[in-house]
Amino acid sequence: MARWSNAVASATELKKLREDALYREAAKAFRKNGYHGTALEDIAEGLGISKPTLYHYVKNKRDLFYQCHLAGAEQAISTICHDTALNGLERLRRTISSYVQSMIGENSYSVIILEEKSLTPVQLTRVIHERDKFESALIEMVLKGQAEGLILPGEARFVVFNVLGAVNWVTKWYRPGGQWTVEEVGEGIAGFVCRGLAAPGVGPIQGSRLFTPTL
Amino acid sequence: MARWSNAVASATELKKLREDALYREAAKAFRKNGYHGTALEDIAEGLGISKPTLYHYVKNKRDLFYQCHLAGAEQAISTICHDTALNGLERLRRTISSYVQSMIGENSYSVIILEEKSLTPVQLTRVIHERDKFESALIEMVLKGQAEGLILPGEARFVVFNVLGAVNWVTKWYRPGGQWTVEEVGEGIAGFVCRGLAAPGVGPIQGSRLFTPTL
DNA sequence: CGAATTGCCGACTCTTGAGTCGAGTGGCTA
DNA sequence: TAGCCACTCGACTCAAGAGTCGGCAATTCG
Repeated sequence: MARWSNAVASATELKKLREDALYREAAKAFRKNGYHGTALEDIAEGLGISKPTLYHYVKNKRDLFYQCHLAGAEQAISTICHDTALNGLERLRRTISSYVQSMIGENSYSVIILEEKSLTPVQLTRVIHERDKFESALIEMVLKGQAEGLILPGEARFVVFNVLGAVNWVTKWYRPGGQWTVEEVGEGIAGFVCRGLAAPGVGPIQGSRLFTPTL
Repeated sequence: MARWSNAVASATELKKLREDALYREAAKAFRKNGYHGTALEDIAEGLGISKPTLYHYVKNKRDLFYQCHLAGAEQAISTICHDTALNGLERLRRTISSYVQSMIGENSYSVIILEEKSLTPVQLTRVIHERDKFESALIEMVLKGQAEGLILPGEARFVVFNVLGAVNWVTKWYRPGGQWTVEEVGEGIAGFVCRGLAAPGVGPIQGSRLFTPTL
């Protein structure tokens, strides 16, 4: 097993790179087995190091989990589409598509489907706060879309929950290297949810080969 | 704490009733904290009994988890709409709505968002098999809807994954006793996903106060 | 009435896994 | 050469929790 999954490079920021590799590996393990189901020894092994070595980089298991959540939230936020020239619906569509792609892509920190109550109250508050930034952005897009008459009326919060469900679920079934590419999946899901939202009369919405191949 | 959550009743089938209460309680705990995050002592406490007593009804933790999965799958299957007079899309809508309602209702056995790899290979195979019955039914409805021109073309399997995501996610955010009733949520989600599937020209699809209140 | 069956639990064992300790290595700087 | 520092790990401690054991009620049945 290659140490640090060959993520090492040069000099000073080496530590940063290691930490990133560590978080990715940890997130992968947590995603797969849950917080309690993941042994730090497994993560260490995945990186080709020993458990005590892991503890040179990490305060404790809980904190590692916390960092993964933060990294995941940050990654989510980075996928928000800020192109204000676009209408709410299209901005939502693009955001969803790139969010999905980042979640199932090579270096995902996403750790969403998990026992948040394993965090301390303070940590949990912070995580929720960060995640709210993403959710709020989505809610705003929905409200804008509704104001523009492109999205059907209804509780924006409820709508976003539905969207996030379809979206977050992807980590449960997507298998890299299969028949479906990351792009196809991202565009397909984004198209699906936006069609679920769109008011009648809104023209066809972009999908992918997997869903609505012909328009 | 009332023993057995007051689920006891009369004579012989008493045991059956106790087992049901037990599975419900266990499913609730697993759903909340995951397999590894749930201590059998917690479940016992929730029922007002002790851990050794629990072992009079249960082979071991893994098996309890397994039974919950089976019960959940059975419950899911029981929500399938068999009214063959209806078209595929409407049948899908009704199934989704009642599936959601059963998941967030009082006695849910659903345990879906979880570390299935905690099961033995044999158990897992069985669970997947049972769950497939439900998924296959959904896939069939999608195919029928597509054949009828009511559902957009695309990979039925992919479509169903999307639908199940929006649907299963509900256990993550729904809080009983809040502003939203079980019916509203079920109908709202069902409307959302079916609209996401529907071909252009299909008339308005039923939703609820939470989404598409005015049609 | 007594004995068997069922439901129940206090108090144990034993395994797993989080987290620590102290010692060893190798590179860098003076 | 000496000394420091980042990095590493083998071998530990310790707590939590799965599962067991042996015994105590209470109800049922002969």
